[in-house]
Amino acid sequence: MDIQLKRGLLDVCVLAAIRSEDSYGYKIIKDMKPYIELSESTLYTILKRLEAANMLTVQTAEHGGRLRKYYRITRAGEKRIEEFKADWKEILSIYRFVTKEGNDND
Amino acid sequence: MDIQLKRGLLDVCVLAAIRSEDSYGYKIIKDMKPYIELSESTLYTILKRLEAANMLTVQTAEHGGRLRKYYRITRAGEKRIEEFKADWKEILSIYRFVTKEGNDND
DNA sequence: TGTTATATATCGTATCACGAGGTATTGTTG
DNA sequence: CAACAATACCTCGTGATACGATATATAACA
Repeated sequence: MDIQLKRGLLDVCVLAAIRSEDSYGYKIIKDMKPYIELSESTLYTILKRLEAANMLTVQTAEHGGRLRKYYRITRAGEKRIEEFKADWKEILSIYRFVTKEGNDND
Repeated sequence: MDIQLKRGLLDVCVLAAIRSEDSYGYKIIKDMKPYIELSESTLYTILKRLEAANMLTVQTAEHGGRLRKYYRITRAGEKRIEEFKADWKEILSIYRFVTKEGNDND
């Protein structure tokens, strides 16, 4: 997928990945993989950004001797998803504009 | 609309705006306005980029004493639109991922 | 004269995905 | 044990890019 297109989808995808259940970095990447791929450096950058924007909270937990940082979505994060849904109407309008067989003079 | 989301749509929107008929900067902005808004500085940056990528060609013409640069889409530009259509399938998949498991109606 | 519309262009800034690289532990295999 | 993969986190530099601010110039109009 076009990298610029990804930019507008990644944040909201990460939020969706932790929406139903708290999750951690490594797992988020795996869960998102069928839909959209991203590198670790990208994901951790996004998580930091979303935390700074209060769209998720984090708590560290130990699991099998390894450290895990569990992320939980906040109300602001859920609102971000709602905003994406609102944007979706515009995206559909743009899609129709781009895909319509332009011939008539409008 | 979210600015990051715009990033992935603007290029292809500009191409769509000149697809059916050659057009120029000022008119492109107006034609796109119902679907997506962009500033002049953004548009001219995009036109330069698309020209450098051979997705459009340009020819200058005078109109009522004022200079106009008419842009015409190339085969590469049309291919770019086709690539967007291909990306669309992934976008839909992501949309479903983001909006699913919301038991609440909306 | 002054203002708005038309029409193009450049520059600096902020944002952001990603590759490259780093740290550390657990599990597995020869 | 040694070697390596998998798990799990993090930082830094770079390139891409939307946009506000700014500049230039003509036409239309009050």
